[in-house]
Amino acid sequence: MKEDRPFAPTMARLREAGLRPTRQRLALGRLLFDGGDRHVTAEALHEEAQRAGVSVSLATVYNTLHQFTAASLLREVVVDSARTYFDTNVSDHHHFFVEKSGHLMDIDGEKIAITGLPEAPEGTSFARVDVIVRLQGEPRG
Amino acid sequence: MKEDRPFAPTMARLREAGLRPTRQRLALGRLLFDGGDRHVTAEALHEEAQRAGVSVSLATVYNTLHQFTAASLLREVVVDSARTYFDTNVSDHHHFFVEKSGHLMDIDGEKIAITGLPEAPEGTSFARVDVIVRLQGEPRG
DNA sequence: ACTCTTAATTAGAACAATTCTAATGTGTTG
DNA sequence: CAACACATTAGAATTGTTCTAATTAAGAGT
Ligand SMILES: [Mn+2]
Ligand SMILES: [Mn+2]
Ligand SMILES: [Zn+2]
Ligand SMILES: [Zn+2]
Repeated sequence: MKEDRPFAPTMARLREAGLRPTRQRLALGRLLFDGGDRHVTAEALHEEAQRAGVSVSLATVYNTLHQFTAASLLREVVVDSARTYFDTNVSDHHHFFVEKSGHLMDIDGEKIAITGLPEAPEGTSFARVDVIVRLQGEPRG
Repeated sequence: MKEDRPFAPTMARLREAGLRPTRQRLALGRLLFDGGDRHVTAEALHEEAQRAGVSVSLATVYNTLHQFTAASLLREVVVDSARTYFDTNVSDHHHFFVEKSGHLMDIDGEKIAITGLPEAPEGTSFARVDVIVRLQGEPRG
């Protein structure tokens, strides 16, 4: 009955990314990556960690989210000029954004096609194309 | 040689929107709407007003931008979680965003077609679809 | 295990964008 | 030209985020 079993995958992820598997990074990594895809804010993840009994400072939550993003374990989603969302789904995809509640939902990147995009202006190239479908009302269920 | 001539269109716009044509709103309206479409931040518009010799507080710039937005004279563009952009082009369109410089460029809404969008989840409806093409590098010219 | 080095964590201060408050000023209407 | 409602303002407050500088912990070498 090894209790450290659930740490192993996160441990591996961190090692692969060249990040030391510290207590804080392991705990945050488990919260982020165990279970399905998630969209979190720093503040929300910090509260979640506290509730889970993990003592980690808000500064470390920010540091960790940015390091994970730099390591492509996360990506940022910009939908609201008031807060930054981090997304555990790093595959090519887009988003529904429920403006009222602040909830994000994935839209598979392969399901959507965008035609008629102008070429990138001279001297530039596409870094990414983001589609944000803003929703009014609240999803049932 | 009427010097108040350039104020007239903004004056009309404000009246139509049910906003009192105050000195500040007229001045900001002229800066925003005389000349082509623009994408501005509150801070940038405030500085521009100062440079133009218009004395207006930053609080009023924020108030005015929000009132203009509520009146559909402007719309907000969310591309950067650090600052809010206001857009004088309220027609249906999308954006190039030059990440390095923070510049926005319009993409005509009719040029782009998006296919394969899932239906809005039950209880919700589309408020808007935003396409943001993030550019790396800097446009020449 | 102990030590050394370097990286990570932290509390709290600092910061930047934005909003709020409450006092003053101005546009409009009668 | 009141009187009232609305607008503007300075400055304080708030929020999300980053920075600083001190402490702690991880990994490597012994
Ligand atoms: Mn917002
Ligand atoms: Mn902020
Ligand atoms: Zn996502
Ligand atoms: Zn635009």
